[in-house]
Amino acid sequence: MKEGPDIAQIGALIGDPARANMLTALMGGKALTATELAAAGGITVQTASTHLAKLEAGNLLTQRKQGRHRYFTLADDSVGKFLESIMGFAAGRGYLRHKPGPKEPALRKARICYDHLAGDYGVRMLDSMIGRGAIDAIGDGLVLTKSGETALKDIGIDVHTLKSSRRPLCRSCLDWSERRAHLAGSLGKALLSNFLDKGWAHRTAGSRCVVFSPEGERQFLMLFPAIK
Amino acid sequence: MKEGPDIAQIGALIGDPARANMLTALMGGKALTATELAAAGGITVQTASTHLAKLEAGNLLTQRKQGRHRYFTLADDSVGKFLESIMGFAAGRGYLRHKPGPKEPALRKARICYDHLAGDYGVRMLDSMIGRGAIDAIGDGLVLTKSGETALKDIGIDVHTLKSSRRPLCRSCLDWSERRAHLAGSLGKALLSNFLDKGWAHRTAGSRCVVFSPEGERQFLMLFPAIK
DNA sequence: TTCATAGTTCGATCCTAACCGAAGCATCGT
DNA sequence: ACGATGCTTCGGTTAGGATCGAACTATGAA
Repeated sequence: MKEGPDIAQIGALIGDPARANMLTALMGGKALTATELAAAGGITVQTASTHLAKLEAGNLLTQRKQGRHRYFTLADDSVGKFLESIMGFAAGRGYLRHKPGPKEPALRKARICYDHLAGDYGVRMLDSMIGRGAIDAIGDGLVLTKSGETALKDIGIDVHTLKSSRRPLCRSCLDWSERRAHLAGSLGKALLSNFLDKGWAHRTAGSRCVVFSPEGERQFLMLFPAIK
Repeated sequence: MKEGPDIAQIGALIGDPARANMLTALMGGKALTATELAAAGGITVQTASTHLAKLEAGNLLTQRKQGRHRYFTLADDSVGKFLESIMGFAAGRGYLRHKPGPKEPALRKARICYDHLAGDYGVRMLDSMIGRGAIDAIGDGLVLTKSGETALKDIGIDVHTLKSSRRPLCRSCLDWSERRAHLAGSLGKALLSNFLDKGWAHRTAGSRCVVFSPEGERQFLMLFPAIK
């Protein structure tokens, strides 16, 4: 009767609203302290502490001590991945934590998905790269083409070093707001870093939103024209 | 602070052991009655009834009345998909519902993953098809080749009709026991149906196990030789 | 009609776990 | 050394929800 892995424990860990909010906050990819996470969860630090201990025991989080702070991050990108898959389902079925508020449009426009760009802009970027032949979409998979590689070199991304990492270069990730794929993998991460480094965009504190500067937005839209 | 979809509600639904067991049972793809699900969850029918109502309200299940029975199935293959993604994570982190029992080996060998073949045999089948060039693995994606299409025709699968469906033909699905990919999508489903129709294998009641007959096993192993 | 089976609803019990106040460590700055 | 800050542990309270017995509804069989 009892077969296979136990999903109940994981479900229970995610099932508490405070913990779910903390996990969602950590989907931003940034390491957060226990106090910050307590705020994100809407609870006191004591309560947060016990929650964090449970999440860590469940291998969903890891912590790193730094001075008198403890920085928590998702244990692994596999955690971010299956959380996003649940979010995708949740979004499709109208599981929303609130009525769409003022932050919502900004979040749908551009946000961080663990370590890469998501939202309208994330989807546009991938579509544009596919449209101009920088990336081939084959079945579920994404493959960087030769011409794509040289184009990336021009904007300052050395694909060669990325390839040496064990992590896949291109990976598609389902976007919960757009319900279409955006670009994940080490290349997705590199592109986001590139934009942030250039000052085209910056992250907002305590949120997954990514805000583009006027100039950055201009450059981005020019670099990734819409495909009709 | 509160952004994005609410994963807590879904987590809570999965987080109860009885509900998780019922959902896992439904991953077998077969429609089950409330009484059968109560047994799968290890609870009385009254309790099961309230659980099932909650799961249905949460859009994880649908029911179909037939006479005095109510048959429950997963609402959608998207449910099966994200459940499997959680299972994949759970299996990798040692979340097991029990010490490995007598059924465990059979389950690892061949089982149903919603509607296609998983386990050792599922992984072997995909590896073998890739090895002989019937399927190309490109990045994350899988693509059926011309030669693969004709080979499938020989065993009685008409790829053309499958292609007309909206569902993707080939899709890779992470196997929680083998931790490698097996073949999902409409082709994965068609292959499993094909084996069952030919009598090579049959499902076992109340379990996700797929049991091959001696002759069926011989044929299967011959058709999908191991790749070294 | 009458009985049996499948399932739901109600009511009451009971237990887990979330929660916070207070106190205790650990680390940093001065 | 001393206070301030970040975090954990302990203890006691409370609330939510899982559970089942019993009663009720619905469908099928005889």
